[in-house]
Amino acid sequence: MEDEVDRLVAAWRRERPDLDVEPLEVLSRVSRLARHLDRARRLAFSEHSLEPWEFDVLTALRRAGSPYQLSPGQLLTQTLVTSGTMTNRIDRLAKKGLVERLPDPSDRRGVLVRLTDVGRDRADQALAGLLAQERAILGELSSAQRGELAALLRQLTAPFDNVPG
Amino acid sequence: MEDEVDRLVAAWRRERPDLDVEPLEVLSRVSRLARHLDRARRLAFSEHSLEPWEFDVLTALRRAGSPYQLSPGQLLTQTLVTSGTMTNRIDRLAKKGLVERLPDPSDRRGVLVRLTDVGRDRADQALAGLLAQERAILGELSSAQRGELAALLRQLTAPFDNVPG
DNA sequence: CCGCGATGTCTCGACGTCAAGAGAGTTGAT
DNA sequence: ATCAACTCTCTTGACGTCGAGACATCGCGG
Repeated sequence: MEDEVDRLVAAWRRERPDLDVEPLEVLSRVSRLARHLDRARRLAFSEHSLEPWEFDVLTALRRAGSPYQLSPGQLLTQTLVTSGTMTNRIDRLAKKGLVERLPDPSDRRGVLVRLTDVGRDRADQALAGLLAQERAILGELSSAQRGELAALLRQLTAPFDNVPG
Repeated sequence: MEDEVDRLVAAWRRERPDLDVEPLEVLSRVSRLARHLDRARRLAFSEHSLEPWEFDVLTALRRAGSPYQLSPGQLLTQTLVTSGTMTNRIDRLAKKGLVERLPDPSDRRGVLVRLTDVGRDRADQALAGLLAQERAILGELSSAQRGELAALLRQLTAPFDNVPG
């Protein structure tokens, strides 16, 4: 089946036959798919009264394991946002009672953000919902294809994730 | 090589061994890679004094072919933003002299957005820069792998692009 | 023990996006 | 002709993010 990127690439080949636009076949699809996924996630999370950004922060803490606490700095690197944004997010989550701020006992500059019990339950519920939705989206692919796709994508993401790029 | 999603998936398996988190292997990588690509693109475009959103609009017009004009509505569907956003974008691009607004001769509600000569040159230069950067990112993969990856991604994007979802 | 660069968090202003709705114009049925 | 439903673009206000800089603290080298 044809997709929007096929049309996009065809248009470029017509307008700029001198250029090799093959890279777009991969990377434009990644960008557009991510955009679609964002929208779908927003819908899935709204059933749990969560925004995507709330989910990102809560699940980062949830994954950390008991006692479910991380520093704002650690949250930054996991969620790929800036420090000003994270301060704002923590404020809002704290106001909703999903996380709480604690002073870091070993560094007085620092703060620890801890998931509340309510926050943990919300994160768990929303994760289950997200996985159900993602399984539906991936239904198109066989198990072997999913494995291939994951491996190929890993080759592209690894350089970003490992060097400080 | 390991990436951030490997670590993320391992953490979930430790914390929630009852859940099958395999879908994340694919879709979390897509989202994270898109995020990294955004940053890289922003950097590449800054050499041509363009923002990513400016590039998106200018190239949509460029791809349309001579006389390089589309309605705001057509631009919406290609760039996946809302109408308020597009109005704002056109305003700013017009102020910079990269596009101009013309009345649609066949529908007096409508407007046509046309690329100026300056805008066309900018779009062409930025596209060349983008392709160079993307080739570098894809350098990790063989030609056959790029083809596979594109085909697999197409299977995921096609449902979004074809049904009005 | 002191000084100084590095580090961690927060503050602030500017900016881009979204969602909802208003206004103008079009279309087709009566 | 006329009217209602629809389409297209723009306006508005709220919101989340970013980037730069402020401020306190840490920890290493002299």
